[in-house]
Amino acid sequence: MAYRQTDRVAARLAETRAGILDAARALVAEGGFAAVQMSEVARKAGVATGTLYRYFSSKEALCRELFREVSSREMGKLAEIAAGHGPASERLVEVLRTFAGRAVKGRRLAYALLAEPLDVNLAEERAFFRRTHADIFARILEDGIENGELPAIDVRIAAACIAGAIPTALIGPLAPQSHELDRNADRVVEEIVKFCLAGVGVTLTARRESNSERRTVA
Amino acid sequence: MAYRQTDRVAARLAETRAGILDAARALVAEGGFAAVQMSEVARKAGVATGTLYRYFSSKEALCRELFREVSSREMGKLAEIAAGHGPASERLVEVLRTFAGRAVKGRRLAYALLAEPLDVNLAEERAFFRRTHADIFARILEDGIENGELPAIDVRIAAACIAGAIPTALIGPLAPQSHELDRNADRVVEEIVKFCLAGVGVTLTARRESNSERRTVA
DNA sequence: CAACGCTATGAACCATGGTTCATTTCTTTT
DNA sequence: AAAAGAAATGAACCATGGTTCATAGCGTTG
Repeated sequence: MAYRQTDRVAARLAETRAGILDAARALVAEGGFAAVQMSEVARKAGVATGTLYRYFSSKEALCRELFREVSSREMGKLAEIAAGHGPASERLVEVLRTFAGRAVKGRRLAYALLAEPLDVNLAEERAFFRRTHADIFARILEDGIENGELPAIDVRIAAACIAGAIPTALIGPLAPQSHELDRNADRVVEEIVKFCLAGVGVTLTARRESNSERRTVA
Repeated sequence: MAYRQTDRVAARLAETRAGILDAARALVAEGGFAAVQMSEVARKAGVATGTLYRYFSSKEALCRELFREVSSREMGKLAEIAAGHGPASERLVEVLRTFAGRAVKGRRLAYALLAEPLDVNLAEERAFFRRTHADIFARILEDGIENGELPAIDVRIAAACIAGAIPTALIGPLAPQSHELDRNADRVVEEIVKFCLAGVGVTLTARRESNSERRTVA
């Protein structure tokens, strides 16, 4: 017996591993998953290319872990709100606002998670991510229908519509120009949320947030 | 002077060109644009790989032309309806039904056009395609608002929401299972359309199709 | 500090798939 | 039918980018 990993080493290894993920995350934030090349990750993390393979069995494994890490943060926020105990329609409004609001703020990341062309492996992770979103929406809708707050509709379908409408309206080719979004983020988010709420039969009554215009743009 | 293309040859060339596009289209219908490999296209078209490059300057050029050809057929249908002279809300219903209905029937193709991960070049073509969709929706909405049929909303945003909701709810990971879609296509389409209409403030009044429920369960 | 084995290295390797080009085959003209 | 292009061929070529592996460097133990 001549070697056993010591705590100090274990810590250093963990740090390297984290550093690699950090580097990859930074690349995603800059240029999406398309910008994650093993050689670049290595360079950015300050290790050799080969080293990456001591921590991750393949590029796919690295990207999957990264995707999960990043996306679970997002889902966590929404799940938390969804699990609250208020009326369903209020939780719904808040979830939608949060979803849309975070997507606008972190557009780059949101693009990578929701809209960027990915290869099939990562598309699987994304599918899981989106399904979870839809589940969150559907759950709230069910609550609302059960207790009569909302009209009865097919919650799976409505949830999918919402999960499609919000990202499409905020990122990608159908979204407003980026600088326009920066200027009007709140108004745009509010308009999208309004659409989704109306879609499930909720009409937004005036509230605190609506210092923003209620004028109906032509 | 020793050669000048004769009509017969020109016709044969045109035929070969069309054959190449056909082969590529068939591959798209089977496995999306991912299945379009130059060698496969050549095999299917019954020509040599090199021959493809006598007709198309690159794979990109071939795919773009194909994308345009296929997508313009779809857009044509919608544009036609949109240009009609009936009330905006009726045109809207019909456009949405047509869009969704065709997407369900030609799911494979719809996937390739709307949802499949594509590389950047083709993503440009798709962006154009989707923008055109959104324009069609937006146009009708504007009409409806102008003449008071519809409440005033931001038509660009609503159009983007619709253009996102429909494909998401019909194809990809959030869509119902394929066999379920086959069984319930009409009901699913109707439900999605209902969501979108409600989103822009139209409530579907009972019509021929609406033997389906309108009850609002408590 | 010697021996052993874990960790890191990065240039070489390999797979994929688009593109080229020397050669052959086919058409047209005289 | 021979000359001169045009068209077709498909194997070789090349670019990209992920993965491997022989080697060097470090840490741990006795």
